[in-house]
Parts: sequence; structure tokens; C-alpha cells
Amino acid sequence: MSTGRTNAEIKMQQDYKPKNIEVVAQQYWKEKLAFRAEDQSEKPKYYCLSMFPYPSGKLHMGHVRNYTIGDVLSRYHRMKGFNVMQPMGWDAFGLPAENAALANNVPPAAWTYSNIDVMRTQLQSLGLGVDWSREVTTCKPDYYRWEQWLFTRLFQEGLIYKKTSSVNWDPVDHTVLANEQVIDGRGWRSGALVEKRDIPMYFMRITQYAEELLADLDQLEGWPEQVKTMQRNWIGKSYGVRFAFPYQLDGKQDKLWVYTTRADTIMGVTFVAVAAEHPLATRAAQGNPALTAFIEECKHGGVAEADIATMEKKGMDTGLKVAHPLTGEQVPVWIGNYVLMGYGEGAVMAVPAHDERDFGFAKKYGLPIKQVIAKGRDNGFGDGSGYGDGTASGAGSEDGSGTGSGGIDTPFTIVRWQEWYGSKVVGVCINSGKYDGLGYTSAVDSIAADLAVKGLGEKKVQFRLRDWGISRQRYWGCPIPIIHCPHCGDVPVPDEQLPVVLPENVTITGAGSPLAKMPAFYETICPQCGGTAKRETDTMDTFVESSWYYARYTSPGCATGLVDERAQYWLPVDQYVGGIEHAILHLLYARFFNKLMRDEGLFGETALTSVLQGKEERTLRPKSVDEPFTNLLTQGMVIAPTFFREGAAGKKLWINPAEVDIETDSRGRPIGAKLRSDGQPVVIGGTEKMSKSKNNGVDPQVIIDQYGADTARFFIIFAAPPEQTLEWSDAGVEGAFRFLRRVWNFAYSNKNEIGVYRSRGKQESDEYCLKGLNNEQRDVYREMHVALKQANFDLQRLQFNTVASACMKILKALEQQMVIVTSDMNTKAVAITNGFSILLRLLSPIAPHITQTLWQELGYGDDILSAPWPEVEEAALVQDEIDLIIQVNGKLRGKLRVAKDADHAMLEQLALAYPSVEKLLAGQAAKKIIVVPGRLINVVI
RNA sequence: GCCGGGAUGGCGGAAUUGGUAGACGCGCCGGACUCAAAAUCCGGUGCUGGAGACAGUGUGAGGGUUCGAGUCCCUCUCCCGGCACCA
Repeated sequence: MSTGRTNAEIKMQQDYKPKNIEVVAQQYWKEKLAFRAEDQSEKPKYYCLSMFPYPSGKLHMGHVRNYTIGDVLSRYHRMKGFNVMQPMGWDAFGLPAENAALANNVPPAAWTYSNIDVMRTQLQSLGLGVDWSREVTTCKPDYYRWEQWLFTRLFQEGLIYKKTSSVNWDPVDHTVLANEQVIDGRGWRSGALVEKRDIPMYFMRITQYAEELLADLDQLEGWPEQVKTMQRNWIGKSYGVRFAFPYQLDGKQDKLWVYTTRADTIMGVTFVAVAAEHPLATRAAQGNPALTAFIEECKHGGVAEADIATMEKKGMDTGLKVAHPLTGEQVPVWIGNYVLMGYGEGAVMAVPAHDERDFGFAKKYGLPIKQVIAKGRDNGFGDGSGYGDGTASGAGSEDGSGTGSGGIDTPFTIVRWQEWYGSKVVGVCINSGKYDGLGYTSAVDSIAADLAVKGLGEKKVQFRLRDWGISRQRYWGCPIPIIHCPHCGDVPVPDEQLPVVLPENVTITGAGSPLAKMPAFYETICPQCGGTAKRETDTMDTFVESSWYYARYTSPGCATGLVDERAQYWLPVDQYVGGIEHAILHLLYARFFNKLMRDEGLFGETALTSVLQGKEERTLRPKSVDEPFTNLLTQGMVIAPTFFREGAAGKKLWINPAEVDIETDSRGRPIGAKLRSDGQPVVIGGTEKMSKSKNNGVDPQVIIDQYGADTARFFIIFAAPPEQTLEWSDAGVEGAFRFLRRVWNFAYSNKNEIGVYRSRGKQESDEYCLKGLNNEQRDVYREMHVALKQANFDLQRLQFNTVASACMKILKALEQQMVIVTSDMNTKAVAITNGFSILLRLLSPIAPHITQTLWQELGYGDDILSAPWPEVEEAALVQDEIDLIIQVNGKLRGKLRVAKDADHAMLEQLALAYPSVEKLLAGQAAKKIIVVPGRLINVVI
């Protein structure tokens, strides 16, 4: 090119060497304080938060994915003119530190702090635009003291209370186990059969906020629908009836309470099931060794709901009877291992005809099944008089059929039962005396009214959500700031004595909490009466720390409170990014804490008064108060292929994918895999979540060292949309590297053309550029802008993989532009200079180092972050002719190039005259012609 | 078990509201360069039949709605996330 290689010769490295340029770019950002967020600004604020990591040792791909997505959003918004805050910190308390302490004999604190140092360095090498001056570490007293402070406030307000609750107990190690530590009903270390044990714990009254947590989901327009649905179901608001079965025992009148959402089936109750720990069960077991043994058996096993729900349903008759509240009929009381004390009433009514679990139970133990609901008029029983009120024949009949003894003429089958069950909408009551013929709503109304008259029940709204037990019998957590005084009871630690510091130099034994063995920690005096007292040795659930860290980031260094007035500027978080696995617990707890903090007045004075004074005030409140996260992006997991060999006794030895070569057939289909070191075959397993146990993890550090952070980031963004699982592929990583190298090579080859225009300070208008291009060039130029338009749309909807694709398309267009022959070299240089500037800016959030370097080297400017975001030239998109597709009966038959403003009549003419259409018509007239403007013409024959 | 989600070439994925299925990348095949290989560049690539033009077929399975379905509806299968003490 002869455009004048005069004084503007640009010197730059010929080869793309990520290691060199990435260090330089990171240093540049560091010196410029490029990512320091301003606590006040003319610009709109954008608080972009990625879920903080647990410092497990080193970064894994899930982290890289999470933080790359957050960084793309942050950098994009910065260029769009926002005052961006992207903080980072450490979710530093938790079980793995104690496990590591056991394994390596290192105190949890030392292990944690050294992990943090390693991981901070790794995060920095990814080139994240993080404001490190806001870093929080939850295991440090300056963080958790505010958690303790909030605890004491909530305790005094009654929002935290104490009650007993079941935990997994390892009878050999004498320790409480996490659900994760219970494997097949046994303790992970001791192998002992786990038992349920009741211990006192502190609970947060999240149920007091259930109504608001449910209602406010509706205002979260920036949340994925699936997450909101899961939370709604978790909160589980139900409208039902709480009622009682009266009974007489030991000469006393009493009532057995139950709750049901299907009061319309109350006439079908054939037994009642209570939990093993229910007082009635305890009473019945007196002097009954068989029952005592069964209750004992029920105590085996863990407390996890999934285990309880999938275990075999067992029961035993207590021999006790209670009275049906409406008929007075005697109903047997059974103990069921699936009924849990502490959830609801610890007792349930059983209607085997209309509940799947009750049905299975009744079949197993030969309990009566009585149908009381039928589908509309067609109840399947002719005259409606016969029903299965007899005893089901029980086990043995595989199809579940069992003929009742009550003279019914229709066999009782699974199919029949399914018709009876679940027909809330179309069902009507039968065999229910005065309620016969009533539908669901009227039956419930009328039954509830009758129960109320007898004083035996009433309608009740209930939530599935339970209060949040926050006590943990562990060491590595935030100490619960309570002092147990023999005279004053549970006394919260006064503000001036906070924080209750967790001693960091301890030995972990795996049996019980070290704190409970440290008199220096727990011996204290009562702040109220001054007498000797004992400090609480339980710590808090680590979900507590992660429930408010987003707020603390707004007020780094604040020593006077949990947050200060800066919280009002920054909250709520504009964009939250994290794994879908947190869809319920963490996100619900954080929403709950936000409301707690709001009601404590932490987000400004208006908060509390507005709650009291009603709706008008609501608009005056800062937007921050109700919900913490305006937009939520739930990213998918990172998965990778697995390989193994069968070892001795069929034990699988997992082999890391990095050590395996895959063999393919001539079409590229995998036919086998071999271990590189010995050349012998290995078995190809499934593609699974990267994990230590399957040895299929890819270390991000290795990728960064080999290809650079930009390649790692680009691949991870390109390989899948953020919300889907991402399959790791070494070949894909190389593809990403090749693309970035092509970008570099293009810059190097054209550095002078681009540089000349920059150095002359020529600002050729886009219009000038377009006019000067020939048709071929203009097509290529349009392709580039079409790609940009799509990319800008995709950024809006958080689909970043196609933004990466767009960058590739734009580079291709620029390469094509280069080889087009033209006499107007000036215009061509302008087109390429403009185009490459678009490419660099569009690519910069994904691959920030290479783009920053080239932006500077080619003379576009000093700092690509302060460049404006590229916008589409509408003029470049204009086309005179467009391609329409021709269909016959919806089937593709050809293509037609027409003027873009061709009218319907003309299009129909053209379509009918189209050769393959004519052939298929064979002289007949078309039935109908559908014209979709700009897209297609469909001829219906 | 319950709640939520997913399934598209050999692979990862694209297709904005129902309108050309397979963009972009990987892999594979062919070619250029090279003594040769690697790297790089160019071309091809859903499947079946055909030399070819072309035809048929195709988005987990089965049904339905529609001029037209990857997209909407019903039934089913398999996989993944969560289930309150992993984070």
C-alpha cells in the first residue's frame, strides 16, 4: 500500500506474546487506579457484583467463568459511561478449612489466609477490573463484628430465638455432621451409622418475612423466571385448614393437630401418621418394646430431606385411636418414619385414596382406602355407591390392584386411583355425606366452617419456608455473641465488648468444637449481673456472612457501623453474577438480610418510617431498600470429559484429560483414548462437572501461563452462553488463541495505514468513507456493521458468546476489505482504521489486554476504557435489494433477489413465475399466497 | 421423592416475535507453502441416494395446532441443579 509511509512508521512487536503485554497492561491499570470506584459521580452508577469465592486453595474454572462474565459487564458499562464498582472479597469461613486442618495439621486461619494470597494473585493475573480497595475477608474481626452487632440487635428484637432442632450426630466421633459428611447414612470419617439428635440452636425468623419475600419476587424483573419460580415454590405459601382429632388418654381430653391443603378429602381419612418424636408416639411406646424399637430405628439416618423423601416408607400402629373431627369415627394412629417432628405439626392426616404417599403406605400395611373425590359426574362407579372402603389386599399385586372387601364391583387399580387423585379442579366430593357433590373450594369452605363450629379447626395460611437455624457446632465461623448466665439467661454481648474474637491458633481434632474445650474463650462474666457466665461456643452458619457482604463493599473501612451513607449511593447491586446452585438458599437469605438491614434503618432514615406510614412514603425511600439485586445472571457450571481405568476390585482410577490423547476415525468421531505416558488405552467416561474426585479439572493457571489471560477469557466467553453449562475443550482454547493472534497479525500488517490516519489527526467522516467505497467494499462494510448491531443487541441480553462470534466476523470482514482491489487507497485505509477501532472496542471487555495494547500502539488513544462504545452506522446497513426465499407449502424451493420496496402483487407474480414453483403447480391455481415482508413468499397448493 | 432447568451435525454452540435449521469456532477431508513435518493460508464438510444438477430426510421419542414448528400445546425418555449443616 502506498498511502505514505512517511513520518508515521509504527514500531510494534511482530508476534503476539501475551505474557509480555498482559503484565504491562495490568501495571498500567494499577498505576492509573483505573478501576477505583468513585463514591459520588456525575455518571450513573453501576454496581456489578460477582459471588465472592470460598478460598479453597486455588482458582478453578468456575471462578474464572464467573469473574470473566462479571468483568465483561463491568468493562462494557464503563465504556458506556457508567461509574462502575466491581469489588472482590473472600467468603472465608467454612468447613473445608477444618477438613484441611485435619488433613495437613495447619490451623484453619493460616490455611485460609495463605489461600487468599494465592488466589488474589491469580485473580489479578486474569486482568479483572476490580476495585481492590474494597476487599472484604469474612473471617476477619473487622468484618464479622458487624455481623455480631446485627445479631445482638435482632436477638433483642425477637427476630432471633432459641429452640431445639435435629442434627446429624456421629455417635463414634461425638460430633455433628454436615449433610455432605453423611454418606449412605454413615459418618464420612468414622463410618458409624448416623443418628438424629435434638440440640438447642438459634433461629432467625425468616418466616416473619415470608409474605414480603414472596410478594417482592414480582418486582424483580431482572431475575430469571426459573429462579423466581424456585423461590416461590420454596417459600410455598399454601391455603389450607389446621384441624384436630380429639382423643382421650390417661383420663385426659386432648387434641392431635394436623394441617392439610386438601380439607375436601377429610372424609377419606383412614388413619393418622405421627412422627417418631411426637408425644403420642412416646406415650404409646411406654411398655411396648416393639414400638420403642421402631422409634429407635426411626432415629437412624440423617436429616437431609432428599434422604427422607427417598427412603422406604415404614410405619407401625401405636394401637391408639383418635376421633374423626366430623364423624367421630375412631381413626388409628400410626408412627411414620417419613413424618418429621418440627415441620408443621409433626402429624399428618392420611387419605390413601387421594395422596400418593398415603396410598403406598396403606397398600403396604393393609390400611383401608376410601375414595371421596370423583372426576365431575363421571366418578367411574356407576351409581356412585360402591367405593373401596375395604382393606386393600396389600403387597403382592404388582399392578397395585386390590379388591376392597366392601362389595365393590370395580377393581381398585393404579389407573383408577390416578383418576381419583389430584383432581382438585374437576373433582367433586362423593361418599362424604352432606358434602357430596361439592367442588374443591366449596367443600373446603363448608368443612372448615363445620370444624370451626366444633372448635376443632380453622382455615390457615401456611408456608413451607422454615425459620433459619444459624447455629453451627463448629470452630471456623463467626462466634455467636451470646453469654449464658445462670441468673439472667441468654444475654447478648454488649456493643462495646464486640467483636467476640475467634481465637485463630487452635488444634482441630475432628471431634467436637475446639471452642468448647477452651476455657479462655468461654469463661466470662455476665454483662448484666457481673456473675460468672459461659460464652456461647457455637458459631454462625457461613451463609450469614454471604448474606450481607454486598452491602459492606459499599463502605470499605467503615469502623462506625455495618455500612455508612455510601451504601445509599451504591445499593442496590445493579448486576449480580453467580452460579445457579445458589438460586434458592443464598439468594433467599441475602434478600432476607436486605430487608432486615432496611428495617434496622441501615440504608437511611426513611426506611423504617416508610414501612410504618404506608404507601405514599414508599416513593421517597431510596430504591435500594426492598431488594438487594436488581438484575441476576445465573451462570452454568464448567464441565469436562472424564477418563479412567479399572483398578483392582473394579475401583476406577481417574485420569486427567490433560494426560490423554483422543483417537478419532476419518470423520473425526472419537474411537478411543490413550494415556500419553504409556500409550495404553483408557476408558472414556461421561462429561461431568470439573471436580477433584473425577480428576477432570483443568487448572486455569496452566492455561493462563501457556496462552495468556485473554485467551482463557475469550474461550470461556465464546464456548457457551453464560447461563448454560460450559464444556471445556483444549482444542477450543487453541482456537481462541489463534483468533487473538490473527487480530495481532492484522494490526501488525496494517499498522502503518492505520497509524498514518491517526497520526495525521485526520477525522474522516463515516459518510465520506461510505461514499468512497465501491459496491464490493460496501457489502463487506455492511457485514461488519450487521455484526456490530447484533453484538450490541446480544450484550443487552447478556449473550456474550455471540459477541465473541461477532468479533470474529468483523475481523474476517476487515481481512476481506484488505484484499479488495481499489484505486481509492485513502478511503480503504479509513474504512480499515474505523473498522479495526470497532473491533478493538467490541473485543476489549472480553480480551482487555491485547485490545488495550493495540489501541495504544496503533495510536487510537491512551486508554481504550475511556473510548466511547462503538455504535452502528445506520447508513452502512442500507440495502437496495434483498433476498427473499420462495416456499411451496412451507418448504424451501428457491431464492429471489428483489428490490427492497417491491409490493405484494409483484412478489406474488414473481413467486408464481418461479421455475420450481411453476413445476409444482403444474397448471393449477395456488390456493393461497403468504408474503412475509422482507423474509419469504409461501405458495400454498 | 419433591421443585427448577436442559436435549439441535463427529464436538461446543447459532437461529431476537412461529418464517432459509446448523452462524461462529473446534474436529475432519482436500489443496497451497515445505526436502519433509509442524505452523500458517485457501477450499469443502448435517445425513441418505446420485457422477452431477438435484431429490429425500433432519433439532431426544411419540402425537397435535399452523400456510409454515428447533421455537407453541399434550404425553414420554434421559441428563443436570437444588432440597434447608458443602459453598
